[in-house]
Amino acid sequence: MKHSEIRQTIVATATHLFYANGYNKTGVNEIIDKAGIAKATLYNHFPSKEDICLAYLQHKHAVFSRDIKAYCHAKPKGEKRVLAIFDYLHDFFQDNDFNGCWCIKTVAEIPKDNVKIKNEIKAQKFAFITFINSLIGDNIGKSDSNEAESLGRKIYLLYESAVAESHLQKADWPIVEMKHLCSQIIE
Amino acid sequence: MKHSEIRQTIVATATHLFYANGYNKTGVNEIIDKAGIAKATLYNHFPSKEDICLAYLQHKHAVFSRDIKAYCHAKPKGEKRVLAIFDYLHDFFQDNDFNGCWCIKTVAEIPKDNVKIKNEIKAQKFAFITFINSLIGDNIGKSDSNEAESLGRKIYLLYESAVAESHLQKADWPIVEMKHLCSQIIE
DNA sequence: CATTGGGTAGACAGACTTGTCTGTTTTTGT
DNA sequence: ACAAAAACAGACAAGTCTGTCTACCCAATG
Repeated sequence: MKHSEIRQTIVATATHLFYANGYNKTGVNEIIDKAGIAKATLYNHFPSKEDICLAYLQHKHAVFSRDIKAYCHAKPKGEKRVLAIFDYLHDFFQDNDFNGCWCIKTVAEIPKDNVKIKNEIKAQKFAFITFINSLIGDNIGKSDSNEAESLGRKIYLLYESAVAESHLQKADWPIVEMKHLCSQIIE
Repeated sequence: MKHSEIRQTIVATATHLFYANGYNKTGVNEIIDKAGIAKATLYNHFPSKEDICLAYLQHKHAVFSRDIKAYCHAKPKGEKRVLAIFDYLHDFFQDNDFNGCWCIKTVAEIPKDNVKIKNEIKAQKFAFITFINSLIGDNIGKSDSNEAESLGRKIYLLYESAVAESHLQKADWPIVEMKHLCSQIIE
């Protein structure tokens, strides 16, 4: 296997295991077994397990970012394009892989003083809020920029709630309710 | 120390440690050290660490339930009494002990097949939704019961989002935004 | 007064963890 | 084709964890 392919394999394997079973419950031995590589190879690509965690978070975010943007862009311009984030979530929820928000999950597992991981997560959330703000700017007429920013924060919070609670409750009503509420506040 | 006092000490110590540092990061050795008891004593009161976790969740819920009910009841009847749940959260947020939702944190740490813990958490969330529904019933005139139930679910979701995100962002704007949105939907 | 239940301290088993290191083999670039 | 880089398997170190067990002690109770 090529050098770059191995890195990709490690990240893909670790991503699947971390997201499905948790960071602490997944040992490096399990990662190398499932990835079919030697332990020295893993530590040749990543200095520590923590760095694999970082790569996992970045990978998750990259895929999510790309997919939700494409999904929204395929919808008709206007309110529908904003509400599409909940439709995307609904599809994601029906995936067998759905396991809630990887950021929340990871924060719950790492020590409180791990700034490296926490900064990555903060950056991801900030990027998502920025994306929502761009959706609002492009699709909803809001003259007041303060009001638009507040709306962006609200929609972000509705979305996060829908993710966490649909996972916790193992039901889609949180997504349905939050999409409905979102449609009310953007009209 | 009396038998019941020891149990109380164990639960109080474990509650503090689990909530502050996480379930997996807290070992039974740390619990017995901080509680000032012997290991055999701990295992004389609880068959396993998992059972301590259960007692921790129940203790957290009991205190939260009692306090938020008292807090809301002290407010004037009407919309204010419903919105008070966000004021309560704002006070809780300013506590040094605030560390987000213990249910979400715990779910992220236990194995997926642990139904004992998951059932406790489901029961807690159901009890909280029931409490919100009673707040709505007593303080907001809603003739349509379907509409009232949907409102209850929405307010629950807003609250959960405010808890999780104020913790993640280490800021109170999620609480402010969600209270504001709540006031909009109950008018 | 003796028995006994339940406290103490802490050794121990056994199974995990991350990360290092040795030595061999395969792949890669020039 | 040859040299160097990087893959492989897996032993090993040093530490973590939960849960059990022994041995001792004290206080309450029949």
